[in-house]
Amino acid sequence: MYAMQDSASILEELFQALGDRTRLRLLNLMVHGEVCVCFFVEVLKEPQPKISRHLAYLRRRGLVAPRKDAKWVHYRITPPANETARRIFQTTIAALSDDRAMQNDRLRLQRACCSPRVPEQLQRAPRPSVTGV
Amino acid sequence: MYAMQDSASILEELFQALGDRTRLRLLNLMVHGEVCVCFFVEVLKEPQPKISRHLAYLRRRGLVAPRKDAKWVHYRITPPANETARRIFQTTIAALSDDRAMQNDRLRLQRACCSPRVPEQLQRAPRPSVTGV
DNA sequence: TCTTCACATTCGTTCTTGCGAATATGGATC
DNA sequence: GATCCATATTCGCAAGAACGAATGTGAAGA
Repeated sequence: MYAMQDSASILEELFQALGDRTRLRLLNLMVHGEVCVCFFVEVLKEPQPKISRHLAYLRRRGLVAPRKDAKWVHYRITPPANETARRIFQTTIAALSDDRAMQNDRLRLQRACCSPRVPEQLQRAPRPSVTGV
Repeated sequence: MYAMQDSASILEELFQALGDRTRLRLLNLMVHGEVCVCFFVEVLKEPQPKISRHLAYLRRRGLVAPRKDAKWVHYRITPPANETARRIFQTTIAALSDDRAMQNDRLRLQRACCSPRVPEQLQRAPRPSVTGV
């Protein structure tokens, strides 16, 4: 992590981070701005520790950043500093728009926030922002 | 491998393939055209089965293709069919040009083929071609 | 046909990754 | 301060990836 300078290592690390479906799904949900952890859990229908671990993975590699808000934590995308890595990262995020399953995830996020029938345990959860990226 | 349609899975698989230094080094050596396996072994100074296994990995994912030539096998890059995957793949290959260690690898490949003092066990090995990519 | 050479594959082990289950942390509320 | 809630972390395990060593394969040459 510290002695990482050469672009090959930067790319290798990026690819390892992106080579996991759960992490791609998480990034996909943040494409329009920051999202509260509780929505990830709700939308992806995965156990909370699993979500949290994958977010920690992305966070350690600098691809996302948290913002604490009382009891909640919002995550947002923070593209890599390296130019090539950033290009690849952005291309990837953009490409997920075309994927059916990813569209479905984003739709469910929208419903979880904005539908008239928000799931009970999310009634008081903070909504995703639409600023950013 | 067979039931792989959606672009997210295609990308996930690509990232897994590229998230390994040895495989990046192999691809880097093929940037100017096909290369004989014996040169990979000589240039990367890695055990032959290791080289062969990583080539098999790339081959199974369709990123390289072999051409048999008597006792020798030449590998060349075969970019992904999916448009986004191909863009990312090409961007990656191109970016390796800037990396010191990768430049060094390519230089050693050049020397192994073309220097007046070719290593003894490569005296009769077929030279890399410069066609392709 | 026997050997040699280039490459591929198999085997058993080690290292890593991802997981569910349980537990810790820390802010908010009573 | 006791409790609740959202999130993070730890633990032990299971699946997978990468490895070295040994072996298999198939073409070329003696």
